[in-house]
Amino acid sequence: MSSQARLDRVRLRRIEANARERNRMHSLNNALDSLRKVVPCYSKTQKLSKIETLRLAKNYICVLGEILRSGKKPDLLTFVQTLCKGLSQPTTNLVAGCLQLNARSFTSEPGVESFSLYPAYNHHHHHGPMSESSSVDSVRPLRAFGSFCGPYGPLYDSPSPDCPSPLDAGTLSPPMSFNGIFSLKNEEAVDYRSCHYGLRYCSISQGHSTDLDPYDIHLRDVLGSKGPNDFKVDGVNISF
DNA sequence: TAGGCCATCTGGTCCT
DNA sequence: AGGACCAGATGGCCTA
Repeated sequence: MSSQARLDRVRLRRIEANARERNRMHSLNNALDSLRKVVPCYSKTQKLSKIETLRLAKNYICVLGEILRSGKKPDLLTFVQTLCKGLSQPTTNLVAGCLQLNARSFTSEPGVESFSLYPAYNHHHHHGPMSESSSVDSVRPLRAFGSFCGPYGPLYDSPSPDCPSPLDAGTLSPPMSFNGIFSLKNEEAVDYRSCHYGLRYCSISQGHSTDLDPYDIHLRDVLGSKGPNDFKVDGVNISF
């Protein structure tokens, strides 16, 4: 084989290797997307980074493991603290936003028994639930709707035969969503109210408006739905 | 503009 | 030999 032919062959093999590597990374990214969909906070438009997805998944597994060990639900504070361990501030805010908590109340003051619950979605001033500043000024209340239990719900309750696990289902994206700049986006409709799996939060009117402003964050509850803990703060009902 | 995140390319190593 | 896997380098994009 001539040296030129050998060189061409090396180049060809390099090109093929590059293509294989691309495919490999794409499949890795697909797997990460699958993981994003089964960790508690999933947003189609505000995707968690790879590293945050892995961290959140690890924490999620820890929570589930603890539930299996102890056989009982952790309290909300413990749940969120464990879930947010080692996460960046924006991701912590996202999780807090899903749970409608003040992230500072459980990240900067360890050992504090009480924590605040308040709406974390400011329709007018911020750019979505990731924004830390969103939770301090004027806000609109949020509402959770739909019954919920997670993939581990059967630990506590019978799974609905009508509703597959999110692990088996396709996308759980909401029927419509706001992206970071609040442009409306049409996506496939999913009726969460009829589904045992999946929990979405959307803002509700505060006396002067009747329109709903759903956004694209949803939180899947992992603790079962039997006897949910209900919180009411400033007229906002939060089921956990 | 700096920093974070990501996709891609590349060469090295290990395994079949 | 060839493929899978890995980590470093690089450049693009986005956001604060």
